[in-house]
Amino acid sequence: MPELPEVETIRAQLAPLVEGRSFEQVSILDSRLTRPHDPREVAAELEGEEVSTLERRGKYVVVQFETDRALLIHLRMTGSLHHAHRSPPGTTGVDPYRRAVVTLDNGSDVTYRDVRRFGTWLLLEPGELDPYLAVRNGPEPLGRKFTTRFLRDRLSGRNAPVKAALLDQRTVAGLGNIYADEALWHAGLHPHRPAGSLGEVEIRSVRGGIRRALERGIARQGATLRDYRKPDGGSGSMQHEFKVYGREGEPCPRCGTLIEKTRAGGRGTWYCPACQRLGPSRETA
DNA sequence: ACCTCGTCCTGGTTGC
DNA sequence: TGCAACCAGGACGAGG
Repeated sequence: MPELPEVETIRAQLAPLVEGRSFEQVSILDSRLTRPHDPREVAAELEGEEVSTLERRGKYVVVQFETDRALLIHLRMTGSLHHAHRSPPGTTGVDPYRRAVVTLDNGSDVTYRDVRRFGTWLLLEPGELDPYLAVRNGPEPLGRKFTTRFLRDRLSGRNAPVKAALLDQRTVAGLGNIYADEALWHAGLHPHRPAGSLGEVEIRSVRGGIRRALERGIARQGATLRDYRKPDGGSGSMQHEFKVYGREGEPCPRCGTLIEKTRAGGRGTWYCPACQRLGPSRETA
C-alpha cells in the first residue's frame, strides 16, 4: 500500500535516473494496466517520449514529458518501480509479476511490478493532467494549501468517522490506511469520531498529526510490509516506527494501554483506547 | 450531498 | 495434511 511517503521515496530516487532520458522501448505485459486503453497503443505512444521531470501528486507518480504529455502511474496496493542499469540476465527466470518494462536511451530499464494488478498507467495529453487530478486530489498535506481552515471546511457537517474522511483523497492527498491511523494517534483522536464533531484545536491536531506521520515516513523512506520496495530494491524502515498500525495487543507508546483493532471506513483500524479521544473535547476554540 | 458497500486482484493466513 | 474461506485495501461506482 504505497502511500505518500512511499511514492515520494520512489520519485526522489527515480527522478535523477529518468529525467532527460527518452523512453526507447516500452513493453506492457498486463492488459489491465492501461485499461480501458489498448496496451500496445499506449506503449507505442510512449516510445520516443523524453522525460522532463518526475513528480508526485498525492499517491500518483507523474512522468512529465517534454511534449507536455504526462504518464500518470498509480501503484494502488502492490505496485512498485525498479531501476536497473542492464536487463535482467533472464537465466534465473523472469519475475512473474513484472507488468511493464521501459528501456531508456542509455540502456537502463525501469520495471513496473505489481502482484495484485490494481495499479494503473494513464497517458494524458497536454492540459489534461490538472483537471484530472483536480477532481480526485485535495491539497498536498505538506504544502501551503493544506490549512486548518481547509480541513475544517472539509470535515464540518459530516457524520462519517474522521478516519474515513482522512482516507478520502479530496480531503487531503496521499493518506492511506497506515498513515491515517498514525496521524490520528499523533492527534490523540479516536478514529470513530464523527468528522464534524471536531473542535478547532482538534482539527489543528489532526493537521499536525498528518504532517508529522508523513514526514516521519518520508524520513524513513517508507514502510516495507511486503511488496513495497525502493527503485534500487531496498526496503523502507518506517514499519519499525509505527505507533499503532498493526500493533494490536502491544502497549501504546504514549500511555502504555494496549492497542486495539477495530474497523473504520471499511478498513482495519488500530488505535489506543485510552489516549485517543472518542468524546468531543470541551475546548474554547 | 453524504455515506456505505461491493468490486477488482492475488497471496498469505486461518479454520475446519 | 488439505483445502476452502477469509483477509488485506485504493479508487471508483452503485444504491440507499
